[in-house]
Amino acid sequence: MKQRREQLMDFIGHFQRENGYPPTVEEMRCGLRWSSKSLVEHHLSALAASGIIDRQDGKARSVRLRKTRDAIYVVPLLASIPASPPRDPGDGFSGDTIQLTRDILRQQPGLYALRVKGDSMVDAMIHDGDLVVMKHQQHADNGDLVAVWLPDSSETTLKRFYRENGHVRLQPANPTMKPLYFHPSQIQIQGKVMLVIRQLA
Amino acid sequence: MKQRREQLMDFIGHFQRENGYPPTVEEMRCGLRWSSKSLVEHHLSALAASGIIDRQDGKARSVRLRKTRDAIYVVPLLASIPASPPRDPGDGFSGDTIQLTRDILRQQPGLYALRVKGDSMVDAMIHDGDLVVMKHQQHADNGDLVAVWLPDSSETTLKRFYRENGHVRLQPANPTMKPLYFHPSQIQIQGKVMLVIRQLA
DNA sequence: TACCATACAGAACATACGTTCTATTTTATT
DNA sequence: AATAAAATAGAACGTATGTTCTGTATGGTA
Repeated sequence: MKQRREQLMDFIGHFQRENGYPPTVEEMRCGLRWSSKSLVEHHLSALAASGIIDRQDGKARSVRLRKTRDAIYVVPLLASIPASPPRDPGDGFSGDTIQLTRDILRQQPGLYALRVKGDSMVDAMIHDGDLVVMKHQQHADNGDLVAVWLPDSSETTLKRFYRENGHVRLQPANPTMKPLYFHPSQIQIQGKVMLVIRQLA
Repeated sequence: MKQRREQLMDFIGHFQRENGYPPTVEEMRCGLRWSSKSLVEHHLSALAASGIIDRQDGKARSVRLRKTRDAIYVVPLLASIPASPPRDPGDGFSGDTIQLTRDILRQQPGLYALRVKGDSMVDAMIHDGDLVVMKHQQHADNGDLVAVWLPDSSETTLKRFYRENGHVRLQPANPTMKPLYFHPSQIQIQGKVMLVIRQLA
C-alpha cells in the first residue's frame, strides 16, 4: 500500500509539530496502530531512499521531514542601508536578526534585512519603519527594485531598474517623479529588494 | 555561573534549528565543551524547574525550548476582502494558509490574511498583490488602518480611523485625497491591518 | 499454478541515552 | 575563617530505541 508511506509522513510531521521533536520508531508504530516496528523501519528506509526524510544512523529521534527542515531561517538585520555592499556578513550587523518562513520568502544566500528610516523611499511605496529584506547582488533584471549607489549625489536609493540601449533608467515608483538616466559604469547595484514588511501593530 | 544556563539554552535552540531535533545530554556536554554529563543534567533540571524548557522523563531527545514551541503559526488566507466580517473562521477561506514567525507578528486570535487584488488601496500604500494580515475586530483606535464597510458606496475599503467629536473621520493614506466623514452608526469596522507583506521576488 | 517482489510479524540484540549516586571543588554568606 | 549552598566530575546502571534477522502473508505476473 502506498497509502502507508503518506500516513507515515503525515504522522512524523504532525508529531514533530505537536511535540517539538521527532517520534521514535515505536511511537510511529503505536501512533499509526501498526503492528510491528520492522514495518515502520521498512517504510522509513524507503522514504529515506527517496530523499523524503533524513535520518542519522543509530541516533534516537533523528528522523526529519526534509521539507520542514528550513521552515524557519534567520536573516541578519543591518543597522541601515550600507554605503557599500556588505561583503562581510557581519558588516553593519545590528546584532539583531529576524526569522522568516518560506511562505514569506524562499531561503537563499545573501539575504539581509534593514529597517527603513525616514521617508526617503515613499516614492517606492516604502514607509518609514518598514522592514526591507534585500538580496545582495551586483546585477539586476529589468523591473527589479534595486538599491543603487549614485556617484553624483553620493547616496543609495531604491529605484526600479531598466536597461535601455546603452544606458540605465532608474525609475521612481511614484509616477509623478522623473526617471534618472545613467551610464552602466556610473552606478553600482548593491542589492535587490525581495520583500517589504510593514508592521502596523 | 548563570552564564552556563544561557549557554545551554542557546545551544539547545541552535541545535534544534540546525538539526531539526533536540540534542542529547551528551551532545550538549560535548558541544559546550563541558566535562560531565551530570553537570548538563543539573542545569537542565534547573531550567525545567523554571519552566524554560520541557522534557519528557526518560525519553531521548525530548528537551524543548518553550518559547520556540509556537515560533511558527498558521494564519488562514481568505480569498478576498469579505463583504461581512468572517465570524466563522472557515468563511471565505481559500484553503491556503501562510506561516508567520513571531518576529514578524505576534500570535493572537482573530488573525486572517488576504491577497490584495487591484490598485484600489494604493492610497493606503498598499500594492496590487500585497499580502495583508488583518485582525478581526469591531472597534478601532485613532490612527489604526482599518477595513470599513461603507453603506452608501456598498464597499469595503482601507482607511485610517479617527474618532472626532461625534463623528468618524476616515483618512486616506494619500494626502492628496480628501477624508470622509461618517456618523459612527453608519460604518462597520471589519478589522484592523496588522501587517503588510510585499513579495517582490 | 509457480514464481517473485513486496508488505508484514515478531523476536533478539546492541547501543544510545537518560538517570542516579557519591565525591570533590568552587562560590557565596556570616 | 567557618559554613552552607551551589557547581562540577566521573562512573555505574537501567531503560529506550534503532537495527537486524528469520519467517510468513499478500499480490501481481508468466
